[in-house]
Parts: sequence; structure tokens; C-alpha cells
Amino acid sequence: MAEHVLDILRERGFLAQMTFEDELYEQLKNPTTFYVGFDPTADSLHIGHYIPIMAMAHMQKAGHRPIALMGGGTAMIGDPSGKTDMRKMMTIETIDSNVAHIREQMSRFLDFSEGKAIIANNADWLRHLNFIDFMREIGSMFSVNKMLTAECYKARMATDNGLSFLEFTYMLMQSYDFLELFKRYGCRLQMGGNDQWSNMLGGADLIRRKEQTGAFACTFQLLLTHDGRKMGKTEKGALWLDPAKTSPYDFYQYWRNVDDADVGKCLGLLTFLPMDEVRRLSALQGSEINEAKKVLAFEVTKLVHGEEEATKAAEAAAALFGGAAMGGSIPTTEITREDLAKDARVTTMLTLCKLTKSNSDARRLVQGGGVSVNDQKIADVNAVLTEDMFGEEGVMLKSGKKKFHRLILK
RNA sequence: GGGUAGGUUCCCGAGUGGCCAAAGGGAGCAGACUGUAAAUCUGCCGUCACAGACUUCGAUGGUUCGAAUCCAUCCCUGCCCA
Repeated sequence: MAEHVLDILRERGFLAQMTFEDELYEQLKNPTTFYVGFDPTADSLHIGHYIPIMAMAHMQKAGHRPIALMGGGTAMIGDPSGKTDMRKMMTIETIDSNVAHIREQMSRFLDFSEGKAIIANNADWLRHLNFIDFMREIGSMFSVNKMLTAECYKARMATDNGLSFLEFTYMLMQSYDFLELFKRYGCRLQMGGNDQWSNMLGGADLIRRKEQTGAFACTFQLLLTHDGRKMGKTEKGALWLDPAKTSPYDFYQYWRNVDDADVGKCLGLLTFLPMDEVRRLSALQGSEINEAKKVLAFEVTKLVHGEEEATKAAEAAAALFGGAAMGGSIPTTEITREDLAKDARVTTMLTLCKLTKSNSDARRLVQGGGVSVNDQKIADVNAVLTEDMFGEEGVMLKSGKKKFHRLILK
């Protein structure tokens, strides 16, 4: 028999906490339906969602059935876990459109054919919930005393912002989700990020009490840097999986630049490379570790954006940093001759291609000596681009040493 | 409902009539050093066609030559009491 999926997940560094480990281990020897919740707070998944998705893929490979639960109902409340502020409330329209986008992205990673995986949306049951019934059936099963001892609430109680009842109720709704999925699909296990632990326990307990059946919770490590910061933050915000929000090139570069200390962890969690290979790569010392980073960047980009894009990104990076000609997948912006005639200042162009966030920002960057055009450092804030600077492949704008953007004259 | 302390730029947090685009720290960006790493040092960090101008200190109105700072009303939050 193949290696047990829990062992695989453990070896790759996914597992954080779980309930009834031995029982769960037995349970997973048989095909099991499990679910992971995703909050539709944006119109794309970002790298934070990627760990659970990889875990779901490992689970599916091992013969289990994943349910991706869209939090179309719970997003209207906002999960207090790990937040020091209350989330902004979102409109139903926004949430629903986000759900649609995410659903589409998700299908890249999981096999949804023939019911091998399911997408559900808790809006289907939460939005029509009757308050009295819910309180009688679910509310009665929870002890406030116990809830208050949960880390996520304790933390919020200690801040100046307090905790609204709305948010307090989040645990009940999430627990109800689990119960509902149990009833509809026989779902026995909830998986999710480690910040969800207390909410997940609520659900597993609820099923055990109401249905007298074993139900489990299992959390994954969050993707943190070795010094405990969340990974996947870039100057432009989160690292998105949508190529329109984070280009494959930027995505590749993010992983190409990870901290030495984090390479091994990332390889295990974010790629499907055999663990022997992962161990070999992460054992590399000194500048050799760059080899491991290249593999990491390529593999992750391949999984998210496809092999073709990954190759292009890798070639573009090699070309740019090797000082050779430009490759194919560098972020590019097209401008017209009219645009150029109107305002050809370098600062304007920098802002246009989002290398800087405002003209003022661009000026400062130039003043600080951080801008080059076609590898010529720009010293004058008022420098302009001229048509003859556009070669075959346009003009290369560079912010710092690592951020490139190509400008093409149309 | 009563009392009380507050709401400042991405975050934390000073500032209590002009010297305030607003101390300090964090985050971020850039420069030097490197391995497209980390650590360290330095600069930047509201917007603008930028030696000047414009918009910001919960909201709205007011006092004043001048308001983040004073007054009024309102909104929001914490804590204590009910």
C-alpha cells in the first residue's frame, strides 16, 4: 500500500495540529471526504491559500475527496482570528463575484471531474438561516466560557478594539458549516490554516456531540519566514495567483529571492518534488543555494501558471540578471506616440508602469539614484524619453537592481 | 442609560494655537556591501509639470490674522457602573 497521506504531509512540513491523531490516522486509511474553507474577501486566491490547496491536492492523490467551501456567507461577518481589527464588511454582490473568480482558479489545482472534488458555498445555508432555530439548535451547544478561552478571542479581548458579537458568532457559523457538510456529503474532516484551529475544533466537537460520530480537525503550518513573518507580502501587496494581479515574472522573482533559511521549507510545501530531492537542494551551502532557489521558483511558477510561463519567466530572469538581451516575459507596457508627445518624463513612465506609486515617489527614487533607463543611471528628475531610445525591444526601465519594466512604443 | 479615556499620515505612537506635511519606532523603497540571500551602515518615505503650491490629524460647523491643537454638535471605540 502507498505511503499514508498523513505521513506524506508530515514529512513535507504541512502538519501543525490535529485532533485524535490515532483515530484520524485510521480514518484516512479509507477514502474520506474533507473540507477546507476559503474566504472570498478578494477576487483571486493568493499565496496564503496555496498551502491548503497543495495539501488538498496531496489528499486527493491519496484517494480522498476534497470539498472547497467558499465562505460566501461567513465573509459577510469576518473572521476575528489573527486580526486585530474588525474586517470591513462586504456587499453581497462583491462577495458573490469573488466566489465566482475563486471557483475558477481553484479548478486548476484540483480534479473536479466525476465528483472527485466538490465546491460548496456556505451562503447556500447561512444566508437563509432562521435566527431562533439556529440559536436553539446550535447556540445551545456552545459554552461562552469555553469560547472565551480560545486564543483568537482572548487576543481580541485584550486589544483596544474589542470584539463585536457579530465576530464572536463566527465560530458558531463555521462549526455549523462543518455540520452541514457532514450531513450533505458525509464530510468527516476539516483542514485549514493553523490560525483556524479554534474555529475548527468547534465544528468537530459539534458533530461529535450532535451526531455521535467521529469528526476531525487538522491544521497546516502557515507559510512564515524563519523569523516568523508572513510570507507572500510584496511591495504591491499580496502575492496573487491571478496572473493579471501578479505577473508570472514577479511571481517567479518572489521565490527566486526567498531567504536562504526558507528554501527547504518552501520546496517541501509548495512543490511536488520528491523529498530526497528537496533535502539535497536545501542542503546546498553558500551561493550554491541559488540553484535551489531557481528550482523552487521554476516549480512553483509551473504549478501556478503552467510550464510555458515558468520557462519564460526563468529565461527572462536569466537574461536580465546575466546582462544579455531581454527575454519574453518581462512585464511590459505599451504606449503610443501621442502619450510620448504629451509627457515623456521618466518619472511619468515609472508611475505609468507601476514601478512607483506616484510621480512624487518616482522623483524621490530618481533623486535617490535608483532608476536606470536602458542601463544608464538617471540623475535628472526631469529627464525625458525620446523616440530614438526605443530599440527593437523597447525601452527598459529599471527600479533598483531587481525590478524591470519594458516600455514599447506602439 | 451614567461615568470616564480616546479617535493623528500603511501600523504603533508623540504633538494640545504659529517654528507642523506633523517627533520616535516598525514596515516598505533606494544606495553601499553581497550570492537576484541575510545582517549592517546611509538616504527616502502625503500629492503636484516640485527651490513653490496644494490636500491631510473621526465628521460638520464656529472662534482666530492663523487650528491636529480652542468651542459646539454629531459619529465611532475602550474601560468602569447599571
